[in-house]
Amino acid sequence: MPRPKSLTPVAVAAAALAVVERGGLEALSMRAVAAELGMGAMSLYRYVEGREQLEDLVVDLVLEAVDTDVSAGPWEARVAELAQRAWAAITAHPAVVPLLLTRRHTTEASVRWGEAVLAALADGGFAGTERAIAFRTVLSYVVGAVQVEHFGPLSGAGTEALAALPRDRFPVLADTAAHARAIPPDQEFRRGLAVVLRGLADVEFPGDDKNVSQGRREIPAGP
Amino acid sequence: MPRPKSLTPVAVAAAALAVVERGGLEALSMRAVAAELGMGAMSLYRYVEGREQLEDLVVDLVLEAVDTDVSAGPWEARVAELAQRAWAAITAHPAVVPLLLTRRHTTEASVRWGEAVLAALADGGFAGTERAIAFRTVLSYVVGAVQVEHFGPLSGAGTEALAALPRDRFPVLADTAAHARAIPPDQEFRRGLAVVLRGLADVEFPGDDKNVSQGRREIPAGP
DNA sequence: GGTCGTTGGCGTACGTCGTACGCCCATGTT
DNA sequence: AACATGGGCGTACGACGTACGCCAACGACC
Repeated sequence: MPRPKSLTPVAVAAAALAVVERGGLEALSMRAVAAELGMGAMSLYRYVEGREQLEDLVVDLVLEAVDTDVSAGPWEARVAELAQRAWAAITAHPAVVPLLLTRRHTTEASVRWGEAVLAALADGGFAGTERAIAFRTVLSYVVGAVQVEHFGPLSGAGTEALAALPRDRFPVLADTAAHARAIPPDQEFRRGLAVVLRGLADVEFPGDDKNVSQGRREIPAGP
Repeated sequence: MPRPKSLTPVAVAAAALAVVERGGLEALSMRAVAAELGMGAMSLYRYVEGREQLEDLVVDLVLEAVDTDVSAGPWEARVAELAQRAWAAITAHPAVVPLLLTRRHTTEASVRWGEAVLAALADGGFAGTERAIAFRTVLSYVVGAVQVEHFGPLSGAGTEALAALPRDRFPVLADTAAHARAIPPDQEFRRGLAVVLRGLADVEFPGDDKNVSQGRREIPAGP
């Protein structure tokens, strides 16, 4: 078998990530990544099926960075740690956020993360449907927080625009936007996460106290 | 002033929305929308600055549908109602979800929604930084929930794939995926929302009981 | 009713993108 | 030394967004 592969998928992903971080997500193109690797556009197809797989590789590379080993400690702390690690890994590459959000489910790293979070929730007494709901709630918060932080409206340029809104039509919002500017992103994420975790922790155990030691929770049907 | 405009922005938006709902988001192009309106590609530029504004129009049209009048009732119920209305309006047009997520902040309808949510939170005793955090938490959950529902992994085709995962490597996840399939999306959203609201409601009031009537909450720094 | 300025509609054209196709050459094995 | 395999690339096609400029239809005014 002549000629071993001269380029690993990770190398391709790294090149693509470099292109994105230099020129933004709109700069990501087959031609640009090929140029980054010192090749012609069509040569890249030897290593990648097409544009979609190229994007998947970038997502993989970013998500692979989050460590999912958190065996010790109470379940709330473990979920919090996992959530914060995911948040940190993602916000380390802000330009890739839109990609991460749409292609997150295809990568193995995010599956591992999900398993780790679910294991922590299981230790916390969540089972069956309740566990599924709890997991989705945490996942939704993390995904949404990354998204909201990246696209405004209460941070960065969006906040400035909102602070300039007509105060008579949007009094509460104008006031809140002013306060929101002072909150560092990581602190904002942590405090919101604390709210979600408190909501999970305060979910009542059904029946009498004996069930508490049994450890099965129930989440009400909601409003 | 001769010749009134023969096409309103809403009509353009409706045509674009029709294109998207027929052929998916990737079918949205200047040429396609122009054809939908019975015009040549370049004629569309008489009504729209460019592709970006076309997308904004679609987002406007979808978000304009959510009613933000909820003056009565306790604050939790009002926030829940607003969240559910937003969720319903968005999930009514699943194909537009990616657009909604990235361009949400530019539309006036979402600003109105934010003001309504913030007003409810203010009634609940949230002020200053705490209110900003509370709002972002709710917003993050709503945005994330829409996103997670639309892109899997625990629903639709994603769930099937996850249920087929190696049970030895992902035991909790495989079990949870099986349970998750049975949950209708709207119920899942409501129950997760209930968790978030419970987390907000259980935030402690600082100091002694007198402050409760004063109505100022504090959210802890988090994990 | 004729004139004029504004606007609507469109044809053409350019640069970009993803990628199908097919050629040539470098390479490790026989 | 010869060969089959696979890497690299040039060309080309269709779709995209859109700059530019032309012509026709229209409403307001004389």
